Amino acid sequence: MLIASWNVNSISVRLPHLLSFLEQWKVDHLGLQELKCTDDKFPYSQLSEIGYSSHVKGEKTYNGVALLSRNNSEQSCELFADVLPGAPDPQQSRLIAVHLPDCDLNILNLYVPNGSAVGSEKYEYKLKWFEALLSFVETSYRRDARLIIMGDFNIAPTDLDVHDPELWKDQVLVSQPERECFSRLLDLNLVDSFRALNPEAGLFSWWDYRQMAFRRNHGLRIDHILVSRPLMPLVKKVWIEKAPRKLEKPSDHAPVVIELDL
DNA sequence: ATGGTGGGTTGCCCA
Repeated sequence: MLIASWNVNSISVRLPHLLSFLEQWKVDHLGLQELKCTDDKFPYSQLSEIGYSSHVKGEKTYNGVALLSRNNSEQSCELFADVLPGAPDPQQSRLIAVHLPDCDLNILNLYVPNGSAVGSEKYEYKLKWFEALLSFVETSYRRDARLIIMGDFNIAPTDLDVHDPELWKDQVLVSQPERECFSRLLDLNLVDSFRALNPEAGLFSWWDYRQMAFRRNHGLRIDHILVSRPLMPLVKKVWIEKAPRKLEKPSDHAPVVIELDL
């Protein structure tokens, strides 16, 4: 089974890239972030034509998340949640969760607030939002559940995930309070699957559009696929698929993909 | 040196 997470930065602009990614990899489940569209503008029919059904939580202009599932897997995929209880502004579409009863798998797809700048109002919002996430995960899932939490976390967990740690020191996406949030989530019996299998430096999932950051590999690893410990023995491979980032008019994020024996 | 690029909506906000 292949599962992936991708911040597409506008699904309408990125639809051609999304369709070719799905045709190439035929992932079973794909979490999308930053749709930047309302539910009624979501491309249900184009995705259905290539065999995907979608659970969507859209929003006008900002945010927006979806979970796509391949139809021929013959597995049902039930919506579990699309609002984060206790979030500072529940109007913002940043979470969608499904349950797959046939393989007893839970998937939670997130778009964590960016935070703008350390000390800003948006930064405080991000930390509060993450507190609500921690409570939601703790109360919604047993510690021994088969759980995958993936998405754009807007947090680079360690300096290994930063192209220039000196330049980024104490900046947003990298600051200690944000990293503590991330590590408290891991404390709920979760593993950063990509890092567990890929210990080397220089591996990133996001590169700024500016100053040829991608060509120079000036990136951060802020998109993650966390798996609960019971799933770790089933993880075969985790990688960042850089090819879509090299296309014309790319998203600034690359997809992260996990292969599981499921 | 406080820039720059891209997306969405609108005369600016957000990443």
